[in-house]
Amino acid sequence: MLRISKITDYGTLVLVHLARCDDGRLCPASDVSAGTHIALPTVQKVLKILTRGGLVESARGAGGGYRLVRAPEQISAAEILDTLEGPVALTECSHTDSHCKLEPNCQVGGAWQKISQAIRAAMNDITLADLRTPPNEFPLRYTILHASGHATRQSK
Amino acid sequence: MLRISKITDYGTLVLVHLARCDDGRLCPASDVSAGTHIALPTVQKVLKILTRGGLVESARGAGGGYRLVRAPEQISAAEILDTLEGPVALTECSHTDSHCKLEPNCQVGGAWQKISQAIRAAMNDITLADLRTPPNEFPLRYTILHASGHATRQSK
DNA sequence: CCTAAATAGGACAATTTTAGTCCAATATGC
DNA sequence: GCATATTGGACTAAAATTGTCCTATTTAGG
Repeated sequence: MLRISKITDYGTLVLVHLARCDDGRLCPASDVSAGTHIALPTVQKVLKILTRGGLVESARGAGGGYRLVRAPEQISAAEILDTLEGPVALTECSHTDSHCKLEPNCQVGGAWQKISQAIRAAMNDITLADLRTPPNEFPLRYTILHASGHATRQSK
Repeated sequence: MLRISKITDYGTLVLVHLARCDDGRLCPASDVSAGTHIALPTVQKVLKILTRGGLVESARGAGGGYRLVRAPEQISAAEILDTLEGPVALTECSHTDSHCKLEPNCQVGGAWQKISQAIRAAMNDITLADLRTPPNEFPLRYTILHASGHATRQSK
């Protein structure tokens, strides 16, 4: 549930790479591709999005490349997701009032908001610096967003 | 970002309806459809999923219908999402090791886990009883999962 | 036993979203 | 001028989502 798109997944890898090889130097997309093993066209796409989103800055032409605009400690997971996934609403009725017009008694919307805020609060506390934490610190292998008590069946 | 599917959205409306008209009585799908203004075939689909997921119980035949298996206070948002969205991983490398095999230095996986746990913790604290809370309690109109500081541009 | 009321299970097509690549334009350094 | 890079957007193929429908099964009641 609540899965993120591949672009977002790639984006974090790219950001982590920039955070590592960043001494204030510019890092061309080809470098990022080599470092992350993500295909170059995809890296280019991701970097464009990150640049437009204001998380990295770019320099064109020979010797150009990309660089983080801020220290990794000052880039939150919330920002990263906002930039890469876009400001998509959690529920449908947030931007179209479609069936909620038919159901004025819909008392659910407010609660989704509650959930949203809780999620956002959690993501504001995590920074890009945390994202490059060695995996050893997190023993579990799967990132499945699933309660421990339920039967965990892989999709597909 | 992190949007939920329509099925999940419908599902919560259906569950809230069941929570309301539930005196231990069985509620046929047609009733739920009428009460929520969601098309009957869709309601049927949702109820089937909820039944298989163990959140509601059903009785077939004339006089049959659906009923919550537990009190609304004892059904968490996490369970609801698990049932309706399915146990989908937050990141791709959680169930296929595709590009993570190419990148043993991928130090991101652990952090997604951290985020996942934070999100899950937030959703464990919210129950179906909270979901039917009157909207007045939550003044904001939009459920956009988006930080306050950024430019909020509607998708599409 | 027969009929009407219901759920169970799954098939299905249409729509939408996502993924990944590629191309033409622009900018920069040497 | 030329090689190096980013910029912006177009584009197609694949995948997921949506919503509906059909058939089988079950149950209550006369």
